[in-house]
Amino acid sequence: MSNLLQVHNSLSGKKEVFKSILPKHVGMYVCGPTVYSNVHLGNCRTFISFDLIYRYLIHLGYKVRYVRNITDVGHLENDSDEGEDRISKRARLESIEPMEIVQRYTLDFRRIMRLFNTLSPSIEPTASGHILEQIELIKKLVKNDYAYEINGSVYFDVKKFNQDIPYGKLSGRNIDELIHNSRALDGQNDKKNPQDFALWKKAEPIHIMRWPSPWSDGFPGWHLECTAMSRKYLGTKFDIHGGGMDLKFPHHECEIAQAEGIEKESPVNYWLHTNMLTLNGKKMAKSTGNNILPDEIFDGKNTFFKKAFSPMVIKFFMLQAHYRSMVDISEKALEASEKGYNRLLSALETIEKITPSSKTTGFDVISWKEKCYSSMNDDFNSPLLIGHLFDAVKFINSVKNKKKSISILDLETLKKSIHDFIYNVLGFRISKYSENDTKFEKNKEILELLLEVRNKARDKKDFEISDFIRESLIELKIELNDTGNGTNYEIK
RNA sequence: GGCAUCGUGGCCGAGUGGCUAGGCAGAGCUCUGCAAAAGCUUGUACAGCGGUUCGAAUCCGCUCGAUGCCUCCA
Repeated sequence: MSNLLQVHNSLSGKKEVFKSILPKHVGMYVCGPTVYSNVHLGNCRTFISFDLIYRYLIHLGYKVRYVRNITDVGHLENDSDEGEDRISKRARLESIEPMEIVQRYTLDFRRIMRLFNTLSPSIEPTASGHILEQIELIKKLVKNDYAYEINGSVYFDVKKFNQDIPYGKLSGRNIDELIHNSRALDGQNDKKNPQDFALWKKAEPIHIMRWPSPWSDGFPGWHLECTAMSRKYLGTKFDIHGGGMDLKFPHHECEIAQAEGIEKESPVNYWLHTNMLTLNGKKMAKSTGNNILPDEIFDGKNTFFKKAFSPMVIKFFMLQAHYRSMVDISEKALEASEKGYNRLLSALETIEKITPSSKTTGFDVISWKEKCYSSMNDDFNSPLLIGHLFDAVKFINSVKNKKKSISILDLETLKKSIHDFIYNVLGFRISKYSENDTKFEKNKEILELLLEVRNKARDKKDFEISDFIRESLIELKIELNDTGNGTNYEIK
């Protein structure tokens, strides 16, 4: 059982054995960001989580087509007719082209994702590049009588749809409750029912972004883009659809309705939802000021934490929790992660220096490796995997201290596996510095010279000099460790 | 009000019907000129109250609390 990959499917609320539609191929769609401002750290968590999933699927040998969209149109500030497109609004306020806003924040988003060492998706389509496809979908929905036009706008008829196909499967809501609990105010829009959602909106004169359509000059509704782009690149039925928990309703529910309104069949086999990252126990939101940008953490210029934390430490912190658990970020927790992360990576350097010393190994490498895979196979349980990695760290250090030994064969297996998990699966960056950097090489030689001088002083018991060198190097963030066979240094 | 998720030792965070996480912090020891690193040893926690069971932190019910969604949100 543990050898099979299991994923938690939000549709069933259960863990299910993962079986791709095509053998060894996976189609995965993840809702990307709306690029009207900088991504905050909460956004990043979702994409880091799906990067883990993407990486692990690749590691298992799947050929994955990973589609993550860029929402550059259609995302309204609210659902009433006064609702304005977020990007249009920003462009209007700054008196620049909407596509300048889009470009600025798309580039910023990609920059941040690179800092977190996430892999680029296979396709990163934009909503504005798929207007025609969206119009075609609306035509089909109108034809199937699940959509209606009023005053140049087209809405999805949830009530009508629900008569044929149940609405609310994903979020566990039923339509009567939605009607009763809807907070929509009367007379605010043209919709037949408050739970109906826009497929096409007629552009008000204030709107800059607009496209011609059979109904009006306007723009598509937010939920439609994901249906259009996932169908185009992954087909009408694909394996995985992911996104943040907060998109479950209404966004993903609407996507299901749109697809089923055309195909009469569920579009996705596995729905995966990542949980929220909270700050001070609350969800990050720009409106309340309770949010933090990645850059503000990396440079330490923020009001929440006293010190800066590197992208890899933040990533390690996130991966120490399961993707479906809520995580609250705090300075104390980040400091613990920072130390743990450094210890993990130090072991990676240590393992390179280990020499196999005997034919037997004081550690069951094979069953350790199996445990690592079982963890990841159990719905991508990265915290459990990290726990196992620390077992290996302990063992590696014992070998270094000559308390335990390792055979040649086991050393090779251990090296290979630990590299696979840390670099390929968890996606931590290889090194803080580039080994083949000539400047670094020179500095290294000078540093080694300095260590030689210090050790000469130590031999003469001139601890004043040796301590001075050590203290000075600490200020340069280079830490020395004297061991039985020489002095090691670590660049912090 | 409705829907959903969750409540684990000083902090973070896995797990799950009987065996066990892991990280950080703390304590002791080994090593060491000192320090650091590393190693070893050390913690019996699962919101509360009932119930099911030979046995529950794990299943069921209730209570309390937290968070998310129900407008836009990763």
